[in-house]
Amino acid sequence: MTPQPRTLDHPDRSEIRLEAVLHALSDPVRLQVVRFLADNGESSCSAIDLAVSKSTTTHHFRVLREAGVIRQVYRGTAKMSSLRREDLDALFPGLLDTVVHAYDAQAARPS
Amino acid sequence: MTPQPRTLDHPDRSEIRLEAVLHALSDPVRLQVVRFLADNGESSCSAIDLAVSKSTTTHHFRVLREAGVIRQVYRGTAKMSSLRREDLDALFPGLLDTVVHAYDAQAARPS
DNA sequence: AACGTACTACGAAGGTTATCGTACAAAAGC
DNA sequence: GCTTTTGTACGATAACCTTCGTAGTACGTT
Repeated sequence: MTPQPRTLDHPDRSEIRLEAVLHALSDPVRLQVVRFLADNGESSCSAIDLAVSKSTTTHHFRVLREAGVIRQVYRGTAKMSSLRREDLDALFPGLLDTVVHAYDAQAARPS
Repeated sequence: MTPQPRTLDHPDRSEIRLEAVLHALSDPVRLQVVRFLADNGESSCSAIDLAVSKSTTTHHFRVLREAGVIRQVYRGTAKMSSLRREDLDALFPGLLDTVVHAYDAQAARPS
């Protein structure tokens, strides 16, 4: 009825759990998102070319947000996502960088 | 029939996948196991006091083994588990230490 | 051989996840 | 106001995960 400002729930820094972060990072699609954001900074959901449908994309972004890995804000019709690097680095020093590096190492692996 | 030597399947180093490792680490019980093994080295399944049944314990150890996080060998009636530190460090440098450190940081967090 | 210890295999229940299609909503621009 | 762009909500499905109890196997000890 009353047009709600579109807001999104984010966990406080103190609510971010290691298990939830690791689980959020344990999916190939979500890892790809994190890898992209680590390089490109704040991006819209559609800026990343994922091999899943739009509704599935929404799902994965929500998992990342609810785990505290990314922050999302509306900007016009777009929804911009960025890594919560400060929060994650404060809570779990080195984790994000290590995982991103591990992702690259795996991608470079001779299959 | 013919008494099989009890063997356990482990992925080769080259078969270890980051997603599987992160998933294995995203469970509180399994994190507790990894934390224990990081300090205590090779241990039997029953050396760690987990708040789950024996069959559930078996399940979690299997997930860790199949992901390539631990190695398990039979030693008499006991089954000894240890971290595959060399393999993990070679594939994903720093990941294990970072996760263990993050686990400790979270445990020390003022709730 | 009998017993105890340590762990496994199986099957099941209950919950969660990943995926999708369809229909909808909010904002920007025409 | 209409259209396009961008993303959401909902419902469904199929797969998976965690958990357990029960029954069983392998090994060492007596």
